Amino acid sequence: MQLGGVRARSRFRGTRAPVSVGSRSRRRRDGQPRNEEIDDVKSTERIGQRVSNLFGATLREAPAEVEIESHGLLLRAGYIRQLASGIFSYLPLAWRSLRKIEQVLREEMDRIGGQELSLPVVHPAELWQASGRWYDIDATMARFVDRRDRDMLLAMTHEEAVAFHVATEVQSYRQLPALVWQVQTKFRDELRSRGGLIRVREFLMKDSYSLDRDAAGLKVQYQAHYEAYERIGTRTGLPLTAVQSDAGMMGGKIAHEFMYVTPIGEDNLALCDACGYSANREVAEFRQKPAPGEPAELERVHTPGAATIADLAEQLGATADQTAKMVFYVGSFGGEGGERTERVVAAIVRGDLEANVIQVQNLSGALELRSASEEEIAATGMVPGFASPVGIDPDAAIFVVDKWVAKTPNLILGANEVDYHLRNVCSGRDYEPTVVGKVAAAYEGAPCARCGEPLRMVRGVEIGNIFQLGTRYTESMEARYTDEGGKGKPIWMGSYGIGLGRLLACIAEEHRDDDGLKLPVSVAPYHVGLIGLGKDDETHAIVEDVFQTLIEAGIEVLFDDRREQSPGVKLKDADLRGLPLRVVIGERSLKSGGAELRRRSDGEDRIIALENLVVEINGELDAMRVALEV
RNA sequence: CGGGGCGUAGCGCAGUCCGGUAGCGCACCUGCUUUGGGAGCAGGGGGUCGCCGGUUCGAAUCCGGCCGCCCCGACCA
Repeated sequence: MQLGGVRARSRFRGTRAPVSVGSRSRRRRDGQPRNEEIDDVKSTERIGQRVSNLFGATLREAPAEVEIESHGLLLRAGYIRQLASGIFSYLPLAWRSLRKIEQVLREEMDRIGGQELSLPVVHPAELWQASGRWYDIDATMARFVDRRDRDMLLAMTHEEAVAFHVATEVQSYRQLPALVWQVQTKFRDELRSRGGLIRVREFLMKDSYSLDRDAAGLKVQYQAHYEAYERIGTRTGLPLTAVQSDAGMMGGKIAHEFMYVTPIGEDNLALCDACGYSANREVAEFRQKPAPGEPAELERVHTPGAATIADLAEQLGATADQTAKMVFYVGSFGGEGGERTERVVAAIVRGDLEANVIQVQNLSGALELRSASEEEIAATGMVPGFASPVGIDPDAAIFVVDKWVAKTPNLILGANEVDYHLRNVCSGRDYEPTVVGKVAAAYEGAPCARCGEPLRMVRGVEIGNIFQLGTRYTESMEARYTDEGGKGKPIWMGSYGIGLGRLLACIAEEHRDDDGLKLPVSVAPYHVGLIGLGKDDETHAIVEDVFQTLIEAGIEVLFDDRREQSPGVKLKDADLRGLPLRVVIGERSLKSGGAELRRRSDGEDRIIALENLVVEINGELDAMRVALEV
């Protein structure tokens, strides 16, 4: 075979100092170049791909529906494609990146003693009926019936499956603590997907499950995960902020979310720069001093057309924080066997604050909460826009009253009569709350619960979360162990998740510029984008040889070997794909003394003699890796 | 599910109001020229105009129904 490599190499040797490390001709019988990665038994040591053969084209323009920069870039660079709403395919570039992310996760799970396993995506309904979630979770769970008429589901997460196996595999305290984990597909039929990989219905998740004898053991593994997640953020080049969070459908008490702070995020976060307090707005606490005062006599006042709290306060010469407002929901409550009942849930908060839906849901005990319609409100006897619990049947709704409202006398509330309000409403005297709690949501500038300094509200994307579940799932699956005294006890469980696609999307969001992606070395699908320029065969023969040399040296190379494309196209494509290093070899660079080596992150070109390329590239890669070390 | 928008070639779009042989740019294929920041010329391939039904001599275009996708909201480990 006289093609490509062999000729290239001899040509090359004749002109310049040797760089080759025993490169060989890599051609199929038909003379076409083939994928170097599969050319050799030691495939993992030789990773090279030709752009001419890369599955996944670049696009000059992003699809019209794209709203988020990183989403557009991942599409344009040929990393991902959409198959249906919220359902994406990972093309080879994204898949390589995800495998690199997975490797970081694997190393961090190994470090804290994890054992990797793989659990099914399809589960029998009984598993989830035992935990109760078959009934508690609504349409978000994808269900189907198999040919034997058995109820099945697509797993949204794997607590049940883990607890199921733990019940038979773990018998003794001698087997604890333990940690099992996997990377597995989850399916959640969310009402609405959004923003490319930011919120999807099918996704890859690293989920780990800690198993312990008691709460103290659980805390240890929880803390280990907390630290592992911080390292994962550092190693993948994504700044993460840990915030306290709601346990949601997972159950359990203590939970944190690891957030990437960005305006495109869908979660609201409260951060205190003074003391470091950080929490999801759903659970963020803040100081709210009840205004003291002697209860005064209830008074009905005319407030024509007072549509907003601001209007109302102005009409009555009051301030907004002397008012209260009602927010109406309809809660879905579970009963035995899974039937649901609906009740109106009426939240009462200070007039100028917002109700926190999650807290209302938790305080009311509802499984789900939705906004109430005007008709549903009217059915309770209250008048939308002028509502209050005063004079209303206490059983007409569940009255979830904010602590501040319950403690502050003489508030202004509706009179349940159009254009009329009541002054001097006092909780406990004029109406009876069903439940009192922290209903008001944190806001920009609210005094931090811990130190009193103003909170800052930002938005974030949830990359990962950690939960101290306790014994909820192990008890429902009867996963118990025998302690030293021969007593049977429930196993304590924690669960810990990280969304891989979401992580990749956020890394792309964080590391990009107008020209494309700028992926960290730990995540990029290849280390180097090699580009050959120029029209003469000699130059291209040299570039071919450099390609072989680099991959022989263990460097992962994406080689733009297209000769029919203009320089501009190849350079633009390379910028778009965002590999950490770019090597350009053309007649011009050869005249200057070799190859041009450039970091995608800063765009500085350096001329490197060909014989020094491997060393220089490895030096750059090492420096990049050091920067991502923990 | 409520509100809004969009479905015409792989991507970006025009044509739809006012019915009359389906177009443009990029991408793709062939040939020649071209190789340092999205090349030029010439030729070519590719579209049941989202689907179903209706009106009409004739429908991308008008009417009805449905489906899909995006955005906002609700919702969500």
